[in-house]
Amino acid sequence: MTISSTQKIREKKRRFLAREQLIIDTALSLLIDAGIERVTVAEIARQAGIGKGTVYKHFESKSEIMMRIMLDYEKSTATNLLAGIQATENGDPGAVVKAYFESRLANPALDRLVQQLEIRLEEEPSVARQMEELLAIRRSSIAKLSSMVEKLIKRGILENVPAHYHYLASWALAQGAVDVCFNRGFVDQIDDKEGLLRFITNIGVTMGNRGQLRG
Amino acid sequence: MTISSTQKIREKKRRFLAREQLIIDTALSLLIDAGIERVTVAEIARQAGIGKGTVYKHFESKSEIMMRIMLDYEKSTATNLLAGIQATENGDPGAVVKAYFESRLANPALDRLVQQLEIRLEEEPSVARQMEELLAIRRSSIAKLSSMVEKLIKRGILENVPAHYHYLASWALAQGAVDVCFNRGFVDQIDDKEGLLRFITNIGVTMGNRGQLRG
Amino acid sequence: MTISSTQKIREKKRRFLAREQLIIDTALSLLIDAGIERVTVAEIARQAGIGKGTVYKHFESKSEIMMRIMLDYEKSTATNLLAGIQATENGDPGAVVKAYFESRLANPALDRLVQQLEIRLEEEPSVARQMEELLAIRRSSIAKLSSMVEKLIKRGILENVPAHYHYLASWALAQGAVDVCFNRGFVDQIDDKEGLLRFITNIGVTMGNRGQLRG
Amino acid sequence: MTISSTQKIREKKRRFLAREQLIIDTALSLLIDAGIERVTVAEIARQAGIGKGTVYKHFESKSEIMMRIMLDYEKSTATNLLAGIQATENGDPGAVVKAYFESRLANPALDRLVQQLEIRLEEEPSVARQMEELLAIRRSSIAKLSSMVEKLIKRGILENVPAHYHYLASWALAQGAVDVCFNRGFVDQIDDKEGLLRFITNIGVTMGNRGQLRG
DNA sequence: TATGAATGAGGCTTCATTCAT
DNA sequence: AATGAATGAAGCCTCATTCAT
Repeated sequence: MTISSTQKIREKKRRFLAREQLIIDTALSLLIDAGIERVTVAEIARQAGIGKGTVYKHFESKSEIMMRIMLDYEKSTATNLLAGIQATENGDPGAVVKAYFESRLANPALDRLVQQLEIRLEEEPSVARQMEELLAIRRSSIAKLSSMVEKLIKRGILENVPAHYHYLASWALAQGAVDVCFNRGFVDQIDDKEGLLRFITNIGVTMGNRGQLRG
Repeated sequence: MTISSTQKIREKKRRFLAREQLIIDTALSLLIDAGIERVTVAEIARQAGIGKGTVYKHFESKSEIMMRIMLDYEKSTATNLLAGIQATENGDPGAVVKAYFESRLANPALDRLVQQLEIRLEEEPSVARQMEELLAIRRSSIAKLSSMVEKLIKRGILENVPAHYHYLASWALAQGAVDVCFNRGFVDQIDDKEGLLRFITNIGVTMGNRGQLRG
Repeated sequence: MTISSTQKIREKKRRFLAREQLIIDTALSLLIDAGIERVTVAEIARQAGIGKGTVYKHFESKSEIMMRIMLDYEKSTATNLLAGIQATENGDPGAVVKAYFESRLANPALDRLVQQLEIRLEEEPSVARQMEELLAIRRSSIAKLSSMVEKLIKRGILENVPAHYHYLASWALAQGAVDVCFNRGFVDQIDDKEGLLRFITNIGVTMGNRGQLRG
Repeated sequence: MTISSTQKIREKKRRFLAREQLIIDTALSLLIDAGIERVTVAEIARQAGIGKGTVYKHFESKSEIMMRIMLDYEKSTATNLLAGIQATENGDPGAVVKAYFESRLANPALDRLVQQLEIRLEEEPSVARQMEELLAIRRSSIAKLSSMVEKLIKRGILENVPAHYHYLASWALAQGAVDVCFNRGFVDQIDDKEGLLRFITNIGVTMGNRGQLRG
C-alpha cells in the first residue's frame, strides 16, 4: 500500500497545484477584464467555483495572488529575453530587441495589467519579499543585457553611450507601446494595430544604432 | 461704501479660489507621494488644514478632484504641444517632438500620476463629462498633429506611413520614458537621468525620419 | 424725526416678518413637493433667495421651521373647528364634523405633511416647548368638542358612548381620508376624488349617530 | 456521512435564516421604539449582537430591510383580508371589514410603522422592484374586494356608489384608527382603547350600508 | 480539507449649524 | 444685518481576512 499511498499524495499535490493555477488564471482574467479596483477576492472565488476560504489556503493575501501573476510574467519575459540575447550573440544584432518587443506586445492587456500591479504592490509590505525576488530576476536580465549591449557598442553597432541608455530606451518604448493599445482617444483611430506595433518595433530595433542619432 | 463692499466680495472670491487651489495642490502632492490608493479625502483635508466638509464645497467628489488634476495637466500639455507645432511650422522639423518630450518629462512624477488617474477614472460615471472634455482636447491636439505630420511626410522628412504611426510612437516613447524614471529595479542604476532622458528624447526626434528604418 | 424713526422701525419689523413668512412658505412648498427627508436648510434658503445664515436669524433650527408650520396649521384647524362648533350649537348637528372634514381635506397635501411632521418632531427636545403649545391648542379644542358631543348625546342625537369615541372616530376618518389621497396603489384608480371625499365626509357626518350602529 | 453532511448544511441554512429573522426583528423593534430617523444600521447590528457587515450579507441596503418588513406585513394583511372575503361570501356581510380592521388594529404600532415606511421608501430607487411587488399584492387584494363589494351592492346591502368608495373609506378609517392610538394629545385621554377601537370597527362595518347615509 | 458566514476597520459623503466678514 | 464658507459628527456601505463547522 505504500505505492498507492504515495500515489494518493501525489494526486493530491497535483490537484492542489491545479487549483492554485485555477485561482491565478481566474484572477488574471478578472483583473484584465474588470480592472484592479473592481476585483474582489469573493469574486475570484466565485468565478473559480471554490470557497473564499480555499483561496486563503493557497495565498496569504490578495496581494500575494497579484504578486504571483507578476512573478510569472516577469519570469516568462526574462526567458524570452534570454532567448533573444542568445540569438543576438549568434549573429543577429536586432534579435534581442525584437524578441523583447514581441514578448511584451504579444499580450498587451496582460503586460499593462502587470504594469499596474507593479505600481500597486510597490509599497505593499506583505509582498516585499516576493517583490525582491522579482527585482532579482530583473537585475539578472539587466546584467546580461548590459554585457550584451557593451559588446555591441564595442563592435560599433550601437552608439557609445552608457549601456543602460540602450535597454532603458527599449523598455520605455515597449512600455509605451502597450499603453497606446488602451488609451482612450487613441484606440478608436487605430484601425491597423498590427502595422502600428510593427512600426514601433522597428523603431525599437533601429534606435540607438550608430549613425541614427543627430541630437 | 460700494467700493469697499465690492473689494470685500472680490477678496472673498480670491480666498475661495485660493483654497480650491490649495486642495488641488495638497491632493496632488499626496497622490504623488503616497499613491492613488492610499490617499483619502480625510487625509487631503487634514494635510490642507481644512475640514472634510470644505473639500465638498469645492468638488462634488474625490473623483472630481482627481479629474481636475488631469484636466489641468492635459491643458498644459496641449498648450506646450501647440507651441511646438508652431515652432515646427516655422522651420524646425524636430521642434514638436522635442517640445512634447520636454513637456512630459519636465515633471515625470506628475505625468505618471496622470497616467494612473486616467486608468482609474476611465470608467467612473461621475466624471464622464469631464473625461469627454479631456478627450476633446486630446482629439484637437491630435488633429493638429496629424496635419503637421502629413506635411512633413510630403516634404520627405518623415517616413510615408499613416500619420498616427508617427505621433503614437512618440507618445509611446514619452509615456515609457516617464515610467523608466520610477521603475524599481531601474531607478537605482540611473545615476545620470538627465543624460538618459536626453538620449531618449533624441530617439524621439529622430525616429520615423526618412532613411532611419530598416525593418 | 421721532416719527420717521418709528416708521423706520416699523418698516423694518414689517420686512422682517415678511421675510419670516417667506421662509415658512418656501419651506412648506419644498416639504410638500420633495418630502421631508429631501429638504435641506440650504435648499430652503436658496429657493427663498436669502442666505443660509439669515434663516438662522429667524429660526433657531430646522426643526423650529417645521414646528412653526405645524403650529400655524393647528391654529387654523382649531379656528375652523370652533366655527363648526358654533354652527352646531346654532342648530345643525352635523356642522362640526362637516367643518372639520372640509378643513382637513381642503389641502390634503398640507394635512399629510403636518401628520408627518408631527411624527418627526414628536421626540425632538429642541421644540418640546412649542409642541406643548400645540398640544394645548388641541386639548382646548377637544374640551370644547367634548362638551358639545355630550350635549348631542343628551339630546339623543349621538350614541351614548364616551364623548371621545365620537370625535376620535371623526379624527381617524379624516386622517385616513387624507392618506387615501396619496397612497400609491390607490391614487391611480381614483378618477373622482371629489366624489370619494364627499362620500367619506358623509360617513363622518353620519357615523356615531343614534340608530346607525348595529355592532 | 452523507446524512450528517446534509444535516450540517441544513443546520447552517437554518441558522442563517434565523439570523436574518433576528435582524428583521431587531430592526422592527428599534424602528417602532425609536422612530425611523433614529435607527442606524450600526445600531441594528449592535442590538442584534452581530457585526455591521453581517447585516449586509443578508440585505443589500438599509432600505431593503425596511422593505422586507413592509412586504411581510402586506402579505399578512392580504392573507387576513382574503379570509375575511371568504367569510363574507359564506354569508356574513360584515366579515371582511371586521377581519380587515382586526388585522390592522391587532398591532397598531407595527401598522403605523409600515405606513411610515411606505412614505419613506416610495421614491427609493433601490427597492423599486420590491415596491412593485408590494403594490401587486395590494392590487390583487383590491380586485377581489371590488368584485365582492359589487356583489354586496347588487344584493342591496351596500350603497350603490363606485366600489372603491366603500373599500377606500374602510381603509381610511383603519388607517386613521391606527394613528389615533399614537397621537400625542389623544393617548393620554384614552383609558379604554379597546372600547374605542371596537366603536370604530363597528363604524367601519356599518358605514356605507344602505340606508345609513343622509348626506 | 473546504467552506462561506461573520467581522469591523475604514472610506465616501451629507448637512445642520456656526461665525468671520 | 445678511451672508455663505467652513466645519465635523454621523451615516451608509465595502471587502480583505478569519474561523467554526
